[in-house]
Amino acid sequence: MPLSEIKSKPRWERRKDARPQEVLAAALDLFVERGYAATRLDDVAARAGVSKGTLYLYFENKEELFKEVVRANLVSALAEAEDYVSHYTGKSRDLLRGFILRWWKHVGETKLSGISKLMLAESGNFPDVARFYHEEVIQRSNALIISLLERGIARGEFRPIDTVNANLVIVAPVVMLMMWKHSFHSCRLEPISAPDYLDCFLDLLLNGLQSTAGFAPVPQSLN
Amino acid sequence: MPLSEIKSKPRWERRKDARPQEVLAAALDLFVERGYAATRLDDVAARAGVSKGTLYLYFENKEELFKEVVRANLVSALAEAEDYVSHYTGKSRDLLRGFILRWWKHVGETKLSGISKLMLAESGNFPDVARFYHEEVIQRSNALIISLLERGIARGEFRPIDTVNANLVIVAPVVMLMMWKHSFHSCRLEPISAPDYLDCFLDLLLNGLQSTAGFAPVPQSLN
DNA sequence: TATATTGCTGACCGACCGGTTAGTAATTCA
DNA sequence: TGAATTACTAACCGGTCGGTCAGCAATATA
Repeated sequence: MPLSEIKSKPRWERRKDARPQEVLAAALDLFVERGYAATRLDDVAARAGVSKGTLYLYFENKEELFKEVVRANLVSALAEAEDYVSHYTGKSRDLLRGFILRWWKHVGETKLSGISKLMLAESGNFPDVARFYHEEVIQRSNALIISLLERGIARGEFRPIDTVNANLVIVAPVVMLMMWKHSFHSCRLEPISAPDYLDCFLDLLLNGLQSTAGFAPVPQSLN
Repeated sequence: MPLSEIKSKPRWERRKDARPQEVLAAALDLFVERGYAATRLDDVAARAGVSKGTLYLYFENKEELFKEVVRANLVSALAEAEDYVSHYTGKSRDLLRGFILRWWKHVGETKLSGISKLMLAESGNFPDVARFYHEEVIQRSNALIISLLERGIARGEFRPIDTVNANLVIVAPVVMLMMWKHSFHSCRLEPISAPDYLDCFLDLLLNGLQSTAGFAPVPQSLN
């Protein structure tokens, strides 16, 4: 036994309860930093302060580890958002603005935005993970936003529009902002200002949605 | 010499002139299908009908091959778009609509959308490629759209807005549509209808941009 | 302190992939 | 036709990474 161990810390400790959380935290960091395929389990283990073998005591394989990261973070955040919308009582335009700003605050400006980016980026190469994410996150959030738009239309606050496509159009600038946050960071001289960007977006959007414009509607055909 | 070769085709031919184009075409296909990192040069070679070694006779390495794919496709398309905008003489709203529909037709609904998706997805892991793409494609297209918006504002056709952020907000739904085309294709039951989506987007956007709304402007602050 | 239990390690495996190169065969030219 | 040229092939190399497992050392138990 080396001298250094006699009175100092042992080379490792048994910490069965703490390991999974620490591994999940390390995995979240690295998945966000590098993406799914490019994240090496050796690195996850090192960041969590364990050896690679230990990962396999707590998680079946890379894919299951990733799913747990999603469940522990995004799925729970989505549940809160559903709660927020269903209990809102004010004007629909304020609900929409509040929803988007909350979304940015809770996901966009945290590490979680990296998971959204990752899935959009790599879902094609990992169909099983894609299916899981699509069912657990995307479909639920789409349904939530569509219901929000329908509320606005039903109350006469929004113009009657194609809610399914409007959902996608509305989501796009927020998702893109999350993507940009994780792309070209080595090139962009001045990073995008999220508040200014969202300000500009909400201005255009709410102006475009309002049902009370005292102006002939813009022709909607593609020609 | 095997009997089969005596009077039939030789096992391979020398086709120095045709190879680069064929390799570029195969590389475009596979980069779009699988992304940059996940594309194997063995597969590119096989699809081009050559062996891997041949790739290295015409291209320095994987990165240079990719850059050539971008130059031969996206950069040339961008030059045409610049030409279209600078020679347009009609109303700005028609120019903006025409620009976006053209963009979708020439890039969005072709394989090229896959390259845009790829760069957004993987730029973080390949900073050299990212820098190249940012300079050759992104900066140029941003400048083009900003000039288009400034034209509309200068002529009193668009509300005066923050053109730098508006550029990003406007680009986002189109880029997202390109991304979706290449993500979750194994999950989505009914694929997004690009015409309907763009219809909905242009309706919201042009309604939001118009300078002639006979209605008090929506407050633009975040509070 | 002796023994049993088990959380954890780290060396290892096999498949994969970008890039290299010795050698071969298609073509050209004398 | 034979020699010279070169486009091309295919085997190979070194490094990487997800996943495995025999064994060890930290703790529990008595």
